[in-house]
Amino acid sequence: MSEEDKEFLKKYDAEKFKRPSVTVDILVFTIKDEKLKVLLIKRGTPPFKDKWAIPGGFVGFEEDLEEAAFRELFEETHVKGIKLEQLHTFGEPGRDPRTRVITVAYIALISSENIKLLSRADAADAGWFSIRETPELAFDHNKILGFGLSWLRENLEKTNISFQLLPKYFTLTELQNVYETVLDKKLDKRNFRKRILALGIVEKTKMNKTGVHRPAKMFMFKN
Amino acid sequence: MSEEDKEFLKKYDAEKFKRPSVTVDILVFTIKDEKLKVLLIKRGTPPFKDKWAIPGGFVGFEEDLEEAAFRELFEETHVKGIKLEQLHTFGEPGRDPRTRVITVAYIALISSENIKLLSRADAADAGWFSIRETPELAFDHNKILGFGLSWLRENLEKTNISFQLLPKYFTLTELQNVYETVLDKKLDKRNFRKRILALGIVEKTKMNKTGVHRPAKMFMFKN
DNA sequence: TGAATAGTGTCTTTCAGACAATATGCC
DNA sequence: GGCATATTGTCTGAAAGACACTATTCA
Repeated sequence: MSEEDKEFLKKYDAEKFKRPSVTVDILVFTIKDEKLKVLLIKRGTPPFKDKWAIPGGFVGFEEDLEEAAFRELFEETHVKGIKLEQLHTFGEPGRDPRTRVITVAYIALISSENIKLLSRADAADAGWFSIRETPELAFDHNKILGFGLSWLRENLEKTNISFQLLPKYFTLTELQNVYETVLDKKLDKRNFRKRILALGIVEKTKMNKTGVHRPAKMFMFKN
Repeated sequence: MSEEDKEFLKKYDAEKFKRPSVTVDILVFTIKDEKLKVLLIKRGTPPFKDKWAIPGGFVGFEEDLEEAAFRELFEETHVKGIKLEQLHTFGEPGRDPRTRVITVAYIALISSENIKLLSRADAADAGWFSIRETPELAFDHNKILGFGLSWLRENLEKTNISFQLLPKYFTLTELQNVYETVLDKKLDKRNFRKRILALGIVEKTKMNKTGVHRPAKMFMFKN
């Protein structure tokens, strides 16, 4: 950095202009009862008090965007160490009645088994909603949800996110159920297995899934 | 909106928290001299004075993100009415030495024929750079440029953006040249035409491109 | 042995890619 | 007629999709 730059920065006043606020919102999807569900929280404070909303919150002044998303996600679900994907940034003036708020939306998929939902200060309640039965949401969150759903369906096969919906070891039938649930259509068992195995993204383990009937071989995601 | 919400909003103080600044940056690509080029401006003010950068600027408090991107694009190139795609939002603390700046990056493709480059107050100079010969850029703009290039190559065939690099009427050879330039590889003429026509995104016009030799049929983008 | 789920192979269709000869207009 | 560019079809290999039967375990 030049001397001139240093001199300039000393005098720089970041407060000179009126600035928007920045938030992150996180679309958290899971599969429960063979349905694709999204995590929503009931707002405990105005604006939109008592309306359901996508979890999220303000980005700290020194906090990275993704870091903020991880923090919010952890505060809501106590889930850590999963992959987040940045979806889109929504910044239409008027989308938040308080002030100008620009929100960076993220998407997360988590297996439902190890989630403990937590309430938090400004969320009187939280819950999973089937994506066909979501209520009217606060702000422009219906739009964000629709955006996220499209993204999810388009990118399910292109990325590795589907594995986040499953435990470490899983059967191919379980993986197929994830695909069928997210895509909301039936897939042919033989073609599905052929394709997944051809992709080379899973490897067979020595474990079996013991159940009432013929045990299934368990696979794990090849890292 | 509830009475309680209205009451709340009256008392809401948006200045309570220290907030990041928000900018838009626009990657403007064109094809000139059969090369893919990106528009860069030379910074006229600190920080990074005299360094090359992607055009962009602060988002107005009441200004939509895309609107801000259009405004900046117009100020730099006097180009209007084209399609912008939101690319990604970069918000790492420290990416701007002045203060915390979160930038929403957009991508635009324009045909080089009707561009008048304009200088502006904080850009001492502006110019087109072959993407193989870009200088070291200000801020994290090299990263943004790389991100945009990957996006462009991945999405050239999935979106309609390629048509923005061409005039309204064009020959299939011209379209193929765009593809070859962006993807940086040769394509087979017969396969290319077969694929484009199968997509059904162009329609034949009655015009011919008259040149020195056999005239080519002109096409237009099917809206 | 019956119920329930796991696991497997072939044929057909479709799409991408390699490949070269003819057509047209201008000089 | 020569030159430069436009235009067109076939073959091959790979991948996706339709389709049905056998295998294994447990009750």
